[in-house]
Amino acid sequence: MKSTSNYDLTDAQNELYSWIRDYMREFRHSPSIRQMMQAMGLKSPAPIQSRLKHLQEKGFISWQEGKARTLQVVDEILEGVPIMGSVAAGGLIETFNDTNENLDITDVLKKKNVFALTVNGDSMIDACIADGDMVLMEPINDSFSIRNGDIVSALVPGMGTTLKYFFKRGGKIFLEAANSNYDPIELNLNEVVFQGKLLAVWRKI
Amino acid sequence: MKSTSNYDLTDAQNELYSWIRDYMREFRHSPSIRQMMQAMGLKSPAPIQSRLKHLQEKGFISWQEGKARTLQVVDEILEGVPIMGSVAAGGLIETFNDTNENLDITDVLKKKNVFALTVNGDSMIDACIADGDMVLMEPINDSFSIRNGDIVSALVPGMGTTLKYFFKRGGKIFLEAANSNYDPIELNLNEVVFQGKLLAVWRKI
DNA sequence: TGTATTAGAGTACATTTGTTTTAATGAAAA
DNA sequence: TTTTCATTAAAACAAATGTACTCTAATACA
Repeated sequence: MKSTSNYDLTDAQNELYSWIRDYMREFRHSPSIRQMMQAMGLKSPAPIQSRLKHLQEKGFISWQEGKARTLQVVDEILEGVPIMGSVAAGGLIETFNDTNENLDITDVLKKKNVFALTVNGDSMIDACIADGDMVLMEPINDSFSIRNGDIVSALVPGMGTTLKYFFKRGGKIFLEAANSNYDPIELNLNEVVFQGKLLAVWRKI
Repeated sequence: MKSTSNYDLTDAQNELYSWIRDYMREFRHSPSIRQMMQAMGLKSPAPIQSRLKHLQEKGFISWQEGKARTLQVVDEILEGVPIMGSVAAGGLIETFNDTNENLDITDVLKKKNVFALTVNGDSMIDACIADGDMVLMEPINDSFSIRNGDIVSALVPGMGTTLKYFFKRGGKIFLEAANSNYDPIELNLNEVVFQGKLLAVWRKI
């Protein structure tokens, strides 16, 4: 990841790029070419087009041809970070090299209506979901889309919302903790409302 | 989940609002009215305008009149997902409500040169870092910025890159696993190269 | 100096797009 | 049923906007 320095750009390109970023940060949408023209003190759109083309060729921006205000600053699209190989969390010897792959943690956000929950307690500790973790959930529309072994958040009468393994056996629903200190909950299908299915776990140190 | 705080909206408005959010989350710019029209299965822009007007009056969105694709979703950080309260992962009763807060998982990416590693093995299992997890790391420039108890990735001679707890006692470096099956590694400061410090853990199901 | 290259001005055009208007449709209320 | 209101379709319009083209001025280079 070179970035940071815009040394590859001419002054004019750099100035435009910088202005675009500021504009988009403020207004949350792309400026139009004529706005850029004005901001750069120009009286014709042609120079802007030229600079945009160069910025695009150098990988700084992109846009949808013919569509108004669809500029994207590539730096901000790439929410991914380089994956530098794997680390031993055991006795194995592993290398530390740029795998040339990227981890995009925002792809789960592209699903519809994803929401987050704060985990409270240790009942899922054996599934490595700890107290204080954030879990990203996908809404459940029909309970038939849940498979045995999925981790779900469910509204259980008298228990509130709880995060558990889902199992279905012989018409009964079993909600099981990942902690032997907690007993499974047995319910009928109509006694429980499923809210979401686990997509990802996020823990910020 | 009856989309919580959108009770003020009609189904059509709610559907549109939801679609706009998803679109902007994916493409990072506002859709045009005709795109919304298509997405809603309509053949005329008028209904969309009507719904947009209502959404604006109710404070959900705003835009610059006459300007193309200048829609803004008010009150919403697009990188974030709504935090819908907390779940019991224990015996506690917790509510399931829109807390009106947002989880922004991209903020750690704003640090410089963040990189990711794939976790291999179970030596950090008691810290709830499991085999296959991705860890997001911040580069370590000088080893003095590391504090006792931090989780670091370190290059240890003969062991490759490993993820461990860092401790420093009496001029010696101790790298300790979060798993009693592994013994601590004792090293001199010049025998180890620290690569990164743990920022976050990411597990996608 | 002369030529080639580049950047900018000016203009024009086609498409995209927001907006308005009117008529048709359908659902709800009287 | 009839009336009333909201929704949608359809069409048209005007503004915004991306793009292409030519011409001129500035710059770089041999």
